Amino acid sequence: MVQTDTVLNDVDKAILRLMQDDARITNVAISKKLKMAPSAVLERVRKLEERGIIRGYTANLDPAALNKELLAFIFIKSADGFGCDTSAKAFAAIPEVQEVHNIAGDDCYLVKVRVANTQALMELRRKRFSKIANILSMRTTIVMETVKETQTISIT
Amino acid sequence: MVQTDTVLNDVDKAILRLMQDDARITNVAISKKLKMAPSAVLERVRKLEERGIIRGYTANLDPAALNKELLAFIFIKSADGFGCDTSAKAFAAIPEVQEVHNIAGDDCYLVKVRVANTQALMELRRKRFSKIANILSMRTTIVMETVKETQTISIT
DNA sequence: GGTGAAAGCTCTTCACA
DNA sequence: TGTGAAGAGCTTTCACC
Repeated sequence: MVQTDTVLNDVDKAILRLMQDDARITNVAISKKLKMAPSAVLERVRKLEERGIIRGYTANLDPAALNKELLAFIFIKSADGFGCDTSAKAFAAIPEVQEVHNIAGDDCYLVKVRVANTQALMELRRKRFSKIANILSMRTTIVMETVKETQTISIT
Repeated sequence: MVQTDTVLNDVDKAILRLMQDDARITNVAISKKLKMAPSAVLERVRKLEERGIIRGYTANLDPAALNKELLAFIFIKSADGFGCDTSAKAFAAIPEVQEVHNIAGDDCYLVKVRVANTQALMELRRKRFSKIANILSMRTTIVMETVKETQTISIT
């Protein structure tokens, strides 16, 4: 259940900032920073989770250590109609696919993939993408260096 | 200190999978799943952190709840020379910028930004990007719908 | 919504294997 | 590297405000 039409107050925002920065921060640490009781913080965190504002918690891993050093963006034109996500869902189901966006303009989809190397990228294209129906064309852009990569939202 | 030239064994990989999936999982829960003592798990997690394989832990927040509903990719051509990250670092310093990649091909940089709306995007372009030196051209692509958005690495 | 006390777990250290 | 025991510290509940 996601309620996004709800206003967050400053305490909620402070909690979100702290947890976005370090998801393993303890309740007690938050409560000390915010000068509240740990039980009050726990209550707010639970509500933020229930409301879908906190979607989950994840560890940020080094791609190189996991042999996933190649990042690429693939622009895909598809014959999917408006509001039809058939091929998008097929892309999303591939573990190496980190993002799938429906974009404005000529290309229909922008897909971000992370794999071991160029060979793995070619195999992914041949074995997975080429089998997805409705694809009209694909254009791949390889990332040479990543300067910043975060999902952090600036909380204002 | 980042040592990426080190081999991870199956226990390390299992820990990384669990923590990537839920960064707030307790040591005890990991130790039960892996049938180890909590102290042994703690030791491994610490080493994964020290080695830079675990870079940190973050909460995954709903952009809509934080009034950051517009996602855009900006392709930027810059006059930066090879190995010169001057403008890339300037992009990375902007809080609304989530990613900065140096890409192969015509465009030099691919920048991912998350803002409130089109007006905020225009302001960001006018007030922040336009003041960064070396920029030759900018092309903005707006995301209409995000089908998948994760940083999860498939651990094999 | 928030507080504070209490019980139950979890974390963390350390001696030992 | 891993285990198990022990103390410290954290989480969670609950009565009360």
